Amino acid sequence: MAARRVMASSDIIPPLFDKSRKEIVNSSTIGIDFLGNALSNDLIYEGTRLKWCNDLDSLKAFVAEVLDLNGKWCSPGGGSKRFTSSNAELTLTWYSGKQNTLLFQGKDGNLIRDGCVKFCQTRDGVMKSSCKQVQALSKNSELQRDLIAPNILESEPTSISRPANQVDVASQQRISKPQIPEQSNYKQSASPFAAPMNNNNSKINKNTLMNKNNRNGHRNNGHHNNSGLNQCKSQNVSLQPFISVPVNNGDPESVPFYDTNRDLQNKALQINQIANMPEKQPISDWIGSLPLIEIPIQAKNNQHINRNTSNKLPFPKRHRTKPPSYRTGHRHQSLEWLSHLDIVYQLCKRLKIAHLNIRSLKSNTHLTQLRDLARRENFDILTISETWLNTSVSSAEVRIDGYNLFRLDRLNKRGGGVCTYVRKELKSSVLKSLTFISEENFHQPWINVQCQKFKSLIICVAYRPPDCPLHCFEHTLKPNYMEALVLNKSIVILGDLNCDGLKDNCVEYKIMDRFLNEMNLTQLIKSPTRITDATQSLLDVILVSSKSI
DNA sequence: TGCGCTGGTGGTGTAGTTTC
DNA sequence: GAAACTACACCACCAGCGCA
Repeated sequence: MAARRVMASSDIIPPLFDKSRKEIVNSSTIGIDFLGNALSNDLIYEGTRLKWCNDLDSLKAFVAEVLDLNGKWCSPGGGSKRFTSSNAELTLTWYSGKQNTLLFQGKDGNLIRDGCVKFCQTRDGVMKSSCKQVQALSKNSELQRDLIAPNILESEPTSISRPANQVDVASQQRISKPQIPEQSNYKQSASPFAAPMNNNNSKINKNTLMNKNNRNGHRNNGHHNNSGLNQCKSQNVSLQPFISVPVNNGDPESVPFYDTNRDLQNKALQINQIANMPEKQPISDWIGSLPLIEIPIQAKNNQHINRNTSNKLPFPKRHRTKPPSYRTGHRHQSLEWLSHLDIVYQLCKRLKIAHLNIRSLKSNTHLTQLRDLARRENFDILTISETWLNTSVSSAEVRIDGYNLFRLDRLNKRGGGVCTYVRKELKSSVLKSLTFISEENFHQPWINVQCQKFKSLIICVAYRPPDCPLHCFEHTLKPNYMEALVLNKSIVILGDLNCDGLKDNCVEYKIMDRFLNEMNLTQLIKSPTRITDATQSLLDVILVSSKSI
């Protein structure tokens, strides 16, 4: 693995948000700075349209290198490619084909578009001017032998490693310098947007080579074809610049509690923290390391469901020709299908609480049905395990109107994750000192729920992955439970412990049972939570500290 | 522990629809 | 009519789960 350079603040702070850079964007000198980058020669301003006249790889390189934007590329279809920036309010759409139209949208998109237009106009003006002057100069026989005029003046925008107007510095110095005095700026910085580059533009070479390799290699699909993202990774640019905070898994107190309402106030601090991360620290320790996010839910209409992606079908449309078999024995069924099996709930004397192993909240179908379920059953608290959420999914996307959401995402690998929906009328807060994911991936967010009418209680959503060692009961859950007991409140632990409560002779059951007895916890669920033709199991549990609950 | 199965994810291209 | 946009089918990869 290549050594990673020390993170610098320039990696984190989006250039477009920087005031000084905005001024540069607005200045007319932008084009001159761009001239240093041969990639930008593919950018054309024709009529009222910006166009990109090369392939997608070069456009990606342009966006990453010249515009210095981080983000995600997707292919919405119709030959179009869309880039959504993560460090600017920008969406870029490229319609490849006859027109090669390049569409900038968003606040920063308009700004960048203006800059690109100015660049094109400036570049074309300079090139015209250069043409005339060199034509005149070329009449001078003394100079003719030193010139490689065609390379300069009709510069095919194909030279990646060498700027179009610096084809041969030694031989062209006499000509290019007087005509383009700003050219010297390029030697210091290729672009006002771009990360610092060395003099021979090696960064561009590296990316170009990588892109070529992509083209020549076998077809990249899915996770391997996001070259924009890969480029970011390869260049050690933070993918989640605003939400990355170092995490100390060993110390629960150090788990950051994150309130997105205070994002802006905390950004500078976080940026400094990231910038100071030691070079050798594993990337997983700091990229997107925000295990806990609290979002005050704002009631808005659900805009994440496609207009044609209604919930009429019991399974995602994409599979309608090959629907997921509602075969028995598998846990991937829709919520409707499993609503009578997978949902374990206890109608307490005061609060209606439910737990659900959802196996992906990313699925629109699951999410829609979960919302329907919450609305229909009117739960006060709804706990979810196996959300499979990560930092790519915002809390707003998985909100349920009327509920506050507390989520604890697994970050070091896919899957896992738990979250809790608490009715807004209930005052709820996270017990930060108890909430964390252990090294063995045992999840346990602890939430205090209070209500004037109801007796307050503590909710814990426990999720033990199948590969999580059984000693986590003793080493991970027990200490936190003991600490929660000190608060002298009723405690409810809901979740998927992956211990079959029906197999009282297996070791998992014995260990869990011993833990329950020792902690004086009562398991309320007695009937199987998953039933197939061949098997029955009781994996989802509700444990209470007091039988009076 | 390894294998097979499965759904999620995100890529591609095609075709249809809407907008200007 | 072209551009812009959307929906869809198909494909490959990945990770989790069940099972032998």
